[in-house]
Amino acid sequence: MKISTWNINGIKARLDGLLTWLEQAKPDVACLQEIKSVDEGFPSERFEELGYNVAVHGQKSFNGVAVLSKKPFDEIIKGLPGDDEDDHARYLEVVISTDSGVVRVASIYLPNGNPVDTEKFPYKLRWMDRLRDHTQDLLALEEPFVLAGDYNVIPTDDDVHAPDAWRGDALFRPETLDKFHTLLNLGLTDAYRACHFESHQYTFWDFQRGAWQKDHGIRIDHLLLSPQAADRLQGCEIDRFTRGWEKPSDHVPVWIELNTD
DNA sequence: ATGTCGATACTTTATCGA
Repeated sequence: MKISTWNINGIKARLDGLLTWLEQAKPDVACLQEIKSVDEGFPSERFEELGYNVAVHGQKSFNGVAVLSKKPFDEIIKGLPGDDEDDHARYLEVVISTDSGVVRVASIYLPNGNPVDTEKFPYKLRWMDRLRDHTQDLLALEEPFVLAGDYNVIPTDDDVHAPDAWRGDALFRPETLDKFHTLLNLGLTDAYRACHFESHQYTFWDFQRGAWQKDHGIRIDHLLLSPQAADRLQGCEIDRFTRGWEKPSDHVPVWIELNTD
């Protein structure tokens, strides 16, 4: 079972590229972030034509997450628990049945947190605490699950072209990394790091300053696996070629192959 | 210091968020 994540930075602007990639990459489950669309504006029928079931948790202009799945959804949960006041559409969790049992998949768009001297940074940190708490609840289920998305977190110096230039950024601040490592230390596996030892493999290149041409990227899109999912991990790849397409997103797809025979 | 995108609105240019 192939499970992917891609921050597409606007579904309307990216529809053609996304459809092309889906037909080529053929993921069984595709987690999308930053759809920047309300549920009613999401072109579900275009994905249904390709054989996908569609779950959407959108909002006007900003944020918004979705999951496409070849298999039907047993369950759809919108929003990250822990704060009824939080109205950002950043979390969508689904349950899918496979031949070897259920797999739970979440599409995550973790807050960016910049600028760090505004309310945006503490909001990011609180959101990460809520994700930690929810992950603890999920781990108690002892199911295979995949938390896939744009974490807006650069895990280590090996995941950024110029670490010192990013130290003060919300994606690389010590407080951010502490919370990310706390999450991993609950027992999750960073799928890409479990499969690859190479440094400087990126999933995002800024639109500005010729970042793509100079390979000035960062690795911030991650698939974190529960122990039961990690046991079934067969591979993880970054489809960096989409960054060279016409009208690209600033992020590229990342995917895993899970053995669900 | 600046650069670039995408979405939006008291729109055809500025603002916000990234």
